[in-house]
This record gives sequence, structure tokens and C-alpha cells, in this order.
Amino acid sequence: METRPNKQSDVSTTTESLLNAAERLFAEHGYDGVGMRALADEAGVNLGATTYHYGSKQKLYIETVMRRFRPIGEERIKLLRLAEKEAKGKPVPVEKILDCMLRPPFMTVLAHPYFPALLARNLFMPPPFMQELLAKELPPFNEPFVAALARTLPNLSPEVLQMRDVFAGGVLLMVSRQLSKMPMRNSPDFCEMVLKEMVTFIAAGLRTESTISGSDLPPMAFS
Amino acid sequence: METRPNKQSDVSTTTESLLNAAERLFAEHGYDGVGMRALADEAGVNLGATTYHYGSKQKLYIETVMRRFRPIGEERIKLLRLAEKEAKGKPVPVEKILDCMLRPPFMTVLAHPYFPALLARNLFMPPPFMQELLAKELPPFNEPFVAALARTLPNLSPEVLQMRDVFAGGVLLMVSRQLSKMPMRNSPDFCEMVLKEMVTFIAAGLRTESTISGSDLPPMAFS
DNA sequence: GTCTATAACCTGATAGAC
DNA sequence: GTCTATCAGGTTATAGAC
Repeated sequence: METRPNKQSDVSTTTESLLNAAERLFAEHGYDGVGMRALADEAGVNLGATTYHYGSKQKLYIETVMRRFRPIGEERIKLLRLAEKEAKGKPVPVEKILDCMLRPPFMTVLAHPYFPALLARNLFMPPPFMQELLAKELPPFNEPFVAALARTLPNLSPEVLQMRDVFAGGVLLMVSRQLSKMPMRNSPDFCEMVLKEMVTFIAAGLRTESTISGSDLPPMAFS
Repeated sequence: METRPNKQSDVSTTTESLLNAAERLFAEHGYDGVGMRALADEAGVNLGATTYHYGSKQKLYIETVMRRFRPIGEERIKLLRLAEKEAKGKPVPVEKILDCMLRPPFMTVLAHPYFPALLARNLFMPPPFMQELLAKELPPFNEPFVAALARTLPNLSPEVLQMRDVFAGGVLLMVSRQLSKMPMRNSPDFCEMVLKEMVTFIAAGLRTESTISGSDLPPMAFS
């Protein structure tokens, strides 16, 4: 038992319950769809406390999103580096790369029921003030995967690979959205099955010969 | 030249410029992100006229979305029926089914630069009042494609097929979003190439053997 | 059919008591 | 660190003149 309340954890209860309320409400109604009053009520804190802790609605929103995005990005890179180490200099198999790429966001989606909507909102139509931030923060956690795929699938041009990486992102996003509506979401076996099926589907698409010869496509058409 | 103004077209200029303004602003900022004042200003009509023509913000939003969704759904079915007729009772090739499925929304995306965001918003995170409407309106235009794929790919269980149909939707949505940011969007050749590459990618994924045996998956897991 | 004026309410942010 | 009260400006919808 905690006999002496610790300052750190006291501070975090208010800020965290605010973040949790924000995750749910921003996910369901979007940035403009929810007011500070609703956020404060949902979190069970006073309206004035919100500005004290986060300064503005925008800063609260940014922290709500980045609290999830940060660890996903880091985990992705960690898993990829590990897989590359295991491959001992040889190209990492396609399925392995895709698993490293998709598993962290997929698991986060499963662990936090309101995250899929938040993810989709911010990848597809972020509020204007988020666009620059995300354009800076996200690519470093995705480019290594395109590079790894390029080593494993040397017959595909970088342009086609970039495009197919966009395809793969679409699959993940759509599955996340569907999964969040399903009761089966809580079965780890079922989820592992869905992840594996996603990897199989995307791997088959990646391996197939492209109908595009590299020179037909302007460089970096998809970024 | 029009010598005598025709009632029909007079009415439609106000309502249409309102719809066009709504498409742009709702796509960019979402339902809650834009007020009736901004809509009226953008359309160059008076605030009072908006309620006269559409009754409420919700009804204007619904009409903005359905103006695009309706013809896409109808065109999809028309193309599929045509392809089935051409196949003379034999199963329609996967690539042909996918082309019928993806071409109408893809072309609409190209023709209307603000439509991709509107599409993504309403498929991923529709405003609450749209959810029931879309759940009723959209499936009739998608289920025939799952059925057609089932005939062509009889080795895949209905559950797996349903799931992969979700994957395919994700690819289309993601490509639409990316395309709307690209200048190349205006080149028909480039767009035809992207569509073909999408079809190739998805077809390869669809044809690959599933890692899921039908009985592992609860029926209609993805709907 | 189009407009103005206004009603009734909600918004984010802040100042200052406790 | 938490609260209340309040500000200035936004929201949708409506009533009634023209």
C-alpha cells in the first residue's frame, strides 16, 4: 500500500485522466467535435484545471496523439533492428519486415479501443495544426521499412515500393477501424490470426511483378 | 443562349454552389469544423438562404455526401453486371471484378479534388448522424462484389473473402488520399497506371492461399 | 426566394479567489 | 494546484421584412 502519497503520481492522475478522456472524445468526435467542457466533465476534473495542465486545447490534443504515436514508432524500429541482426546481413524476409512494421500499431489498436479512430483521424485528416508536426515526426519511423523491403525485393523500383507501402498502410488502417467494432478484438488468438492474414495478403501483393516500369513513374510520386 | 431564365436552373445555381462550397469545406475541416456562415460565404449566398434550401446543417451535409456516393454505387453495379454478361455465365476474372469495383470511386476522386477527404471522413469517422444512414446505403453496392469474387475464387472461405474485401477498401482509401495531394493527379495516363497497379497488388493478395481455415473464424467477423 | 436581425446557446481562454 | 466567474466571439436556427 502507498502510505505516503508521492508527488509524481498525484500529478499524473489529473493529467492522465484528462488524456484518457481526450483520447476517447477526440477519437469519437474529432478535434472540433468536442469542447473543453466535455473533456473536463469526462475526466472528472475542473474546467480551469485543463488550461493549467495543458495550456490550450491544441497542446492537449497533440499530447493525446503523441502519447500513442511515440512508443509505436520506437517499437517498430526496435523490432526491425532486431530482425536485421537475426538475419546476419542477409535480407530480412518480407513477412518478417511486415510483421515488425504492423505489429506495434496493431497491438496498440487492440490495447486501446479508442485509438483506431484517433489513428485514422490523424493519418487521413489531421486538424490543420497537426499536419506539419506529423509530416516531421512520422517518416523517420517508416522509411527504414521501405529501405528494408528494397533490399529484400531488389526487382521492385523504389517508386513502386513506395507506392505499395502506401497500399500496406491502407490495409492496416482499414483493419484497425473494423477491428475496433468487433467483440473478437479481445481474443489474442483471433488477433494474431488477423495480423498473420494481413501479412500474408500484403506480402503476396508486394512480391507480385509490377505493371509499372520504374521510368514511367515520377520519382517519389508517393511520399 | 438562354433568353428566358428557366426556373429549374435558377434554383440549382444557389443549391449547387452551396453543395460545392460544402464539399470543399466539409472535406477540409469536417462537419464540426465549419459553420453555416463560412459555408454561405464560400458559396456566395446569404446565410438565411442556406436554411431555406436545406433546412438544416445536417441535411446539407447528407446531400453533400450522397451526391457523390449515389452515382458511384450505381456505376459499380452497372460495370459488374456488364462484366458478368460478357463472361457469359463463367466466373469473372479477379482483375476485372476489381476494376469494376475500384474504377468508379477512383474516377470520382480524380474528378473532384475535395472528394477523397470527404470519402475518407465518411468511411472512417462519419459524424454520428451519418452512421446509420451509411450502414444502410453502402452494403448493397459492395456485397455483389464479394459474391462475384467468391465465384471466381471458390477456394477462399466467405469469411476470408470478406476480410480481404476490407483490405482492398483500405488500399483504395489510402491511394485516394495520397493522390489528392499529387499534381500528377491530372494526368489520365498516370492515373490509369495507378489504378492498374492497385488492381495487380490486390489481385495477388486475393489469390494467395489463406493462413486461416474457414472454421477458425467466426462467421461475418468482418462486415 | 432572398435577405436582416436576433434569439438562445456554446466556445476557448483568462483573471483572481482560495 | 484547483476552483468560480466571466469575457469576447463563435454557433445553429428562426421570425419576419421585402
